[in-house]
Amino acid sequence: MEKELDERKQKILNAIIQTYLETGEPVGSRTISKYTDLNLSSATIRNEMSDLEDMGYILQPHTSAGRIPSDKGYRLYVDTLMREKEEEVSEIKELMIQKTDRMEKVLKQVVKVLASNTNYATMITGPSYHHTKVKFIQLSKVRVDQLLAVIVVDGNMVKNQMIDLEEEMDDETVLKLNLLLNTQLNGLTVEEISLGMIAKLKEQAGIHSGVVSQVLDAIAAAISEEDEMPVFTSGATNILKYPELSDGEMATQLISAFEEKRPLAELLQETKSEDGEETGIQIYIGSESPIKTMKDCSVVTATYELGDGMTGTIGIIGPKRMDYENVVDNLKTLKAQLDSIFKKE
Amino acid sequence: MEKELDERKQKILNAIIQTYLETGEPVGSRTISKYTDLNLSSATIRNEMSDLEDMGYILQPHTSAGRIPSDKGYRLYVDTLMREKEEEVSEIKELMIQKTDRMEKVLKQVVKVLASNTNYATMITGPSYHHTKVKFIQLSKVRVDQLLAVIVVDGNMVKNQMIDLEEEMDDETVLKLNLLLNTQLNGLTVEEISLGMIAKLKEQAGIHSGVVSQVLDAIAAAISEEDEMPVFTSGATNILKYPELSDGEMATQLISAFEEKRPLAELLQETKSEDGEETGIQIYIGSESPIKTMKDCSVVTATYELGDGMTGTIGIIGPKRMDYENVVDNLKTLKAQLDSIFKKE
DNA sequence: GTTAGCACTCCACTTAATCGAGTGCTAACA
DNA sequence: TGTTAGCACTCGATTAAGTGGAGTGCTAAC
Repeated sequence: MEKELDERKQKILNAIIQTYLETGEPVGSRTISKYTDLNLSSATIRNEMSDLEDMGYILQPHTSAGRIPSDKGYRLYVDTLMREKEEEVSEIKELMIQKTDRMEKVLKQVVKVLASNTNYATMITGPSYHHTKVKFIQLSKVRVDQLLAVIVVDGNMVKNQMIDLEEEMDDETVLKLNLLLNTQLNGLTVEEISLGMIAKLKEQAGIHSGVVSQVLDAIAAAISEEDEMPVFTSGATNILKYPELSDGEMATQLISAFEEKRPLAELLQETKSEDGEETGIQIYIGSESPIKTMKDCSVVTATYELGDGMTGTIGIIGPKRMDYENVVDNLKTLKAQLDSIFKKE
Repeated sequence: MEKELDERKQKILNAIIQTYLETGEPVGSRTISKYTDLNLSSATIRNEMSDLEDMGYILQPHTSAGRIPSDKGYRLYVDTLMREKEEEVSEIKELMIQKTDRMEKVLKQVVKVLASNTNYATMITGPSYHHTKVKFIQLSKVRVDQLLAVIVVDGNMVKNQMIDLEEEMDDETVLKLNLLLNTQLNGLTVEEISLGMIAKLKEQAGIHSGVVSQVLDAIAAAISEEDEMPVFTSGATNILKYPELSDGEMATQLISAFEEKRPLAELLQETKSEDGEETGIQIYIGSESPIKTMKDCSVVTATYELGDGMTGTIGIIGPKRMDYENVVDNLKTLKAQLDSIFKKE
C-alpha cells in the first residue's frame, strides 16, 4: 500500500466517474486519454487505472471491460464534491410553488419538481411531531353522544378525532371541558401530557371523569397517530429508466417501497437521526444505505426545518451512478426554499 | 356468417380461455383435445377453432401459434360467467378488518386484501361528496386574526380549513357566526349553498360582511376540495408480474398512474357514472376501457354504498387474461362487506 | 516516467441452424 | 356428414457458432 493518491490519479478518477455517470457503461483508458486536458496516452492511463484499482477506487466488471467506480470511489467523489462546492451559494431558481396554505400541496409540488429535475425517484416527509406543542384544542358536540375533537399543534397542523361518548353530555359540560383542556394542555408537548396531568384533569372535571379520560385517550390517539408520518413520492417509475435497477426483483422491491411508503418513512427517519454535517445533506452509497434492499442504489437526503424546531426530510433514490452534483444542488435549493417558506408562515 | 355458436364450440372456447388464463401462452388444439372431457381429437378441435376464429372469438398472434381469446371472446366469457353465478351467494370469508372509526384504514386494508388475494393491482376511492349534506360547522379562533373552520358532513367526514382574517375578530362575533352558520347551512348540500344564501348570511351578519364572505369562501373551498377524491392503491408492482404488461412504456405508464392516483380517480369516477347492472360490477376488457393507455389491460370495478347515498368504487387492473371468476368473487364479497360496515356505522 | 505496439481476453452482437408446437389440408373411416 | 389420422409447412424461440471491437496487460523503446 505504498501507493499514493496524487493529484493526477485524483483527476483520472474524477474523469472516470464523471463519464461513467453519463454513460452508465464501463469506461476504458482510451476514452479518458482523449477526454482529460492533461495529455496522456491511453497506456499511461492504463497504468494509473491499474493502481486505482489496487487502491480500491474502481473495479472491473470482468476482464477486458472498462472500469467502473466502486462504492469507495463514489464516496471519495461526493466527499470532495461537497467540500469544494460548500460555500458556493447555489442560485435559487424560481420554483412554481404557489403560495398555498396547505402544506401538503407544497410538499407534493416539491417532490414533483425534484423528480422531474433529476429523473430519479423522490420522496418527502412532512414535519414530524415528536416534540410538538399543542396549540389549541376544540371539542364540539356533533350529536348528543358524539364529540368532535380538533387539535391544532405548532405549525398549524390539524388533527381530528371523533369520540363516541358512553354517556350523554350537555352543552355546558362541553364548554367547561374546552376551557379546561385549553388552559391545561396548551403549550405542552405530547410527551408532557403525562399520567399525572391526566389525573389532575380528571379531578378538576369532577363527576365526568369517565368522559374526560375518554376524551384524553382520543386526543392522545389523535396526536400520536401522527407517527404515521405522511410521505409523498414522485417519479417512482424513474427507477425503470436505469437498467441496473429495472430488472428482476430490484424494481419490484423499490417500487413497492414507493407504494407502501412506510419503508421510505423509516429510511428518512433514519437519516434524520444521523444528522449530517452543517449542510444537512446526507449521501448513502450502495451498501451504506440503512436499508438492505437498497444496496444497489444511492440515497441522498436533506433535512429541512420548520420554525418550531420541527424537521422534515426530503430524499431521492437512484442508481449508484447518480448525478450527485445536480442532485445535491437541487436538494440544497429546495431545502432553502422549504426553510424559508415554512419559517415565514 | 351462417356459423352457429353451438354448445360444443362454447365449451371449446371456454377451455381455450381458461387454459390461457392460467398459462398466459397461446393454446393449441392438442392441449384442448386432452383437457376437455368431451373426447375429441386435436384435428376436430382445429376445425372448431378455425370456426371460432372466423367468428372473432379467438385469434392467432401469428401463423402456427396457438389461439388466444379476443376481446370479444373474453366478453362472452365474463358475460356468461356473470349470468351463471349471479344468484350464488358467495360465502363471506372473514376479513381482518378490525373495527376502526377511521375509514381510511378500512379502505387501505381492503385494497391490500384484494391485491394479495388476486395478485393484481388494486385501487379504491373513498365516498365522494357530491350531494353531501353539511352536518356541522365549527369556527374556532386560533389566533386573533386566524380562524379554524371545521366542517363535518354526512358520513362523519371531517374537513379543516385555516382562515387568515383580514381584520381581527372578537370572541362574541365568532360565537354569533357559529350559530348563524349552523342554523343556516345545516343539512344543505354543497350545491345548495348558493349565492342567494351567501347574500342572506352576509346581511344577517351585518357589519362583518367582509369576514363572512371570507369564511364562506373558505368553507366552500374546503368542501369542494373533496373533489380530489382520495384514492388508495395496493399491489401496483403486480403489474410487473405479467410479461404482457411489464415491458416497455406500458409498465411505466400504468405504475405512474398508480403513483399519481388522479388518473385512477377519473377511471373509477367514470365507471361509477356508467352504473352497471344490479350487481354494481363492471368489467372493461382491453379497448373497452375508458382510458386509452389501458387498452392492453382489463379493468374490473365494483361500487359500494354508504348509508347516505354516497358511493365509492373499488377496482382492479390486470392483464386481459385475468382470472375474472376469482376477481368478481372477491369484489362481490368485499363490496358486501363494505356495504355492511359503512351502513352499520 | 511515458509511450507505442502487440497479443490476448471476453462481452455483445450477428448470423445460421435447429427444434418444436401448431396449423391447414387431404384422404380415409364410421 | 362428422370425425379422425397423417403429413407437409410455417414461424417463433432457442441454441451454436462466428465475428468485431473495446479494453487490458505486458514488453520494449524513447
